[in-house]
Amino acid sequence: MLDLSTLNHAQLEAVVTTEGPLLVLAGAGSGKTRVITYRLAHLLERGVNARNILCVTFTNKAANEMQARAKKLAGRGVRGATLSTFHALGAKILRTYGTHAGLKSNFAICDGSEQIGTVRRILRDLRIDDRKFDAKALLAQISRIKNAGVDGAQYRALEGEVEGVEPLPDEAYTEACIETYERYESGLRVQNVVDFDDLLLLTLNLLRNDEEVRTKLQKKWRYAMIDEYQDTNGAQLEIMRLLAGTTRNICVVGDDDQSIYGWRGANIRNILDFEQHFPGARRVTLDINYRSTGHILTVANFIIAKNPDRFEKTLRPAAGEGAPVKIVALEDEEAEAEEVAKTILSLIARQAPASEIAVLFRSNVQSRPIELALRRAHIPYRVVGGIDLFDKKEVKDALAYLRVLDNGDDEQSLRRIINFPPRGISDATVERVDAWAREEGLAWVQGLGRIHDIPQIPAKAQDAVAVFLKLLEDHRKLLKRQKASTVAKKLMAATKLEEVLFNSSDNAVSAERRVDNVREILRQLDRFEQLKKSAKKARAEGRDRPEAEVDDLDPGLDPRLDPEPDLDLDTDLDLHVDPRAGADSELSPELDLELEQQLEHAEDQVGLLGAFLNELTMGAWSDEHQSKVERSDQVVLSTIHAAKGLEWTYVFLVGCEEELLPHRRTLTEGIGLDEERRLAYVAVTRAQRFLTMSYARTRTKWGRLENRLRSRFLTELPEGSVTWVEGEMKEEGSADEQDAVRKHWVAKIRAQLGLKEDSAEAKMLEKASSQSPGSR
DNA sequence: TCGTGTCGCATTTTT
DNA sequence: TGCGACACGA
Repeated sequence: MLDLSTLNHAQLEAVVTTEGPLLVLAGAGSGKTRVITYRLAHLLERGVNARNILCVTFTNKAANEMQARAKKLAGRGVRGATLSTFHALGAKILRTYGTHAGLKSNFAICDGSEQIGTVRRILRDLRIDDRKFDAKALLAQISRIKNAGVDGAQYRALEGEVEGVEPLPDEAYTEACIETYERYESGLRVQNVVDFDDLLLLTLNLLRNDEEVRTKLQKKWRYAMIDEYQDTNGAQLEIMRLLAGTTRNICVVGDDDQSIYGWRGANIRNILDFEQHFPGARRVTLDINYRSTGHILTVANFIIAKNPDRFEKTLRPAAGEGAPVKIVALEDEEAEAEEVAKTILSLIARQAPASEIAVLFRSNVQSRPIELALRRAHIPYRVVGGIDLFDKKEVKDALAYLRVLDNGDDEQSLRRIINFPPRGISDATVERVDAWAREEGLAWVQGLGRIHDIPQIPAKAQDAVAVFLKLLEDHRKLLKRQKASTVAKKLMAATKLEEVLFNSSDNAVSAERRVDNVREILRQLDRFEQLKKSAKKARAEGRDRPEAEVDDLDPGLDPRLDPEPDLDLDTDLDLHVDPRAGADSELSPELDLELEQQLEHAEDQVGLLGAFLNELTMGAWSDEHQSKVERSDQVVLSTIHAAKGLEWTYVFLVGCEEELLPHRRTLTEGIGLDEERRLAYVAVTRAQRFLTMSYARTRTKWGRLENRLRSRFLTELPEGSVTWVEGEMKEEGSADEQDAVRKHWVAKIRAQLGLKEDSAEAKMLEKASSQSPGSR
C-alpha cells in the first residue's frame, strides 16, 4: 500500500488528481520527482493498467531515475508503462508506423555534426556564399522551425513566417533558408536518416495526418505525464495535445522560473498558457523547498521576482535560515579562481566531501582558470559536459564506419570516411561523382555504386572506390551471420584505422589514447550486445529485465529529498477525485494487443548495430554507463545549464558580472534578459546550505584586460541575506583553520609524491609550507 | 594527397 | 588567447 502520508498538501493534491488536465508548478527543490513517481504509483494502485500510462522526460538520466524510483515504490507494477524521453518516444512511434509517414522503419538517427555537414554541402550546391549565410546559423534556424512543428513545405507556404520563431533579418536570407530547409529535408530522407528534430516533427505530422494511428495511440496512453514542461517546444506540445485526445488526462510538471532553453526552441508560453491550451485544467503549486536554507531562498526569490511574466510563487524553506549568502569581489579571474580553490581546500580540510561541492559558471570558457587553480591546490575535480568522447575526431570516424556498415545510404558518414584512412579517392573524384549523379537524378551513394560508368575519373580512382564499396558490402553481409562487434572489429582491422591513428599522432601518449578511444567504442558495442542478448533471453523466459540492470541504476533516495511528513492531513482538502475513478472496468480498457506487440518490438526494426548507434546518438546508452563512474569524490565544475536538476551542499557561482551573467549577447537581443534571470535563479537554487557568489573587477578576455561591473542581479539583493566581502580575503579563517588547511595541503602533496610521513623530504615540505602558508 | 599556415571568430547544447 | 575551417604549396 502506497504511503501518501509523507507528502505535503500540495504534493498530495498533485498525486491524487488523476483525471483531467493538471498543471503542477514545482518550484526548485520542492519534491518534483517525488510527486511524479508517487503519482505514477498511485495510478497503478488505483487499478490503472501500466500499459495505459505514458511518462515523458527530457533526458535519459531523468527517465532512468524515474524508472528506478517508481520501481521502488510500485515494484513490478510499473512493468509495461512507457517511461521515455520525448525523442525516444518519437523514435518508437516512427519505427512502428514509419511507413505511414513515408519513412523506412529502419532509419538511422544522425547527430549534430552530420547535420552541419549536410547543410554545408547544400550551401555549396546552391552556390551560396557561406560567409554571408553561416551554415550553423541556418541549421539553428531550421531547427527552431522544426521545433515549432513546421516542415519544409509548410515553411515555404508560410514564406518564412513561423509563429514563435524570430524571422530572419531579410528576404534573401529567408529565401536561402527555405531552399536549404527543403533540400536538407529531402537529403535526409534519401539517406534514410532522421535528425533529432525529425523524431518530434515527423511524429507530430504522423499523428496529425493519420487518424487511425492517432486513435490507437490515444486509446493506449490514457494517462500522460510530462516532466520539465517549461522546456517543451511547439512540436512537443502538439504531440502531447494529440495524444491526450479527448480523455485529456494529461499532467504536466515544471517550473516556468527554470525555463532556460528558450534559445534552443523551448517555448515558455507552453507552461504559462497551459490552462488556455487545456481549458478546465487544475493547477497545483509546490513551493515548499526542501533543499536550501532560508537566506539562499531569499536571494533566489529576489532574483526571480523581477521577471514580469510568470506564475507568482515564493519559495518557502522547510529548513532554517542557515548561513547568509556570501558575495565576494576579486581583482581578476585568477584571483577569483584562487579564492574558490582556497575556500574549497578549507572545506575539504574540515571533512566536507568534495562531491558535495560545485563551481558553477555561465559559459564554458570560465572553467579554465578554475581548473588551473584547483589543480594547483591538488583538489580533485570533474568538468561536467565538457569534451564528449563522441566529439573526438577518431571516435567520429569509427562511428562513421559503423554507421555506414549499418546503413549504406548514410551519405554524410560515407563522405567522412571514403578517403580516411587515405585510399586514393580524391576530392575531385568525389565531386565528379556528385555532378554525374545529379545529372542522372541519382543519389550520390548510388553514383558511387556505378563508378565505372562515370567518365573523367581515373581508372585507379574508380577501382579504389569499387574496392572500398566491396569491402563494406562484404562486411555488411557478414553482419547477418556474425556478431556485430566481431564484424566491426574485422572492418576496423581491414581499414587499418587504428594503425593510421597511431602513426598520425606525433606523440605516443596521444596516439595511444586515440586508439584506445576507438577500442572503447568497440568494447561498448560488445557490452551492448551481451546485455541485449540476456535481456532477450529473460523476456523469452517471461522474466522481468535482469534485476541488476535496474537496481544498479538506482541512484538511491537522498533522505533530504524526502521531507518530514506533513502531519495535519485531516485539514479539509478538496481532492477532486473523479467519482468514476474507482471503477476498474473504466480504468482498464481492453488493450490493443497487436499494438502492444508492435511497440514492444519497435526496436527490432533496426538490427543490433543500428540499435546500438541509435542509443549512442540519443545518449541512452552512454548515460547508463557513465553514471556508474561519476559518483567518485570530486568537485564538480559545470555550466549553469548542465547543473539544472542537481544540488550540492556548497555552491560557488563565479563570474557574477554584467555581460557574463546577464550575458552580453542576450542584452542586445531584447527578450533574453528574462532568461538570464532564470539562469541566475537556477544557479542559486542548486545550493543546499552554502552559496558564494563572486565576481572579478577585471577580466582578461581574448588577450585584453577589461574592466568589469558586478551583475545587476547582485545589486538588488537584500541586506539581511547576503554578506558582501570586498577584495581578496587574505585573513580568512582562524589560525587553527589555516593550520588545518596547511596540513591537508601538505598531506596531499606528500601522497602525490609518495613520500613517507617521517621522511626527510616530507619534513622539508612541512617546514616550507609553514613558512608561506597556502603559497604555490 | 596531405600538412602547414593563416584568418576569423568566440553563450548556453537535455536529444 | 585558442580553436576550427579553409587555402595553398610541397
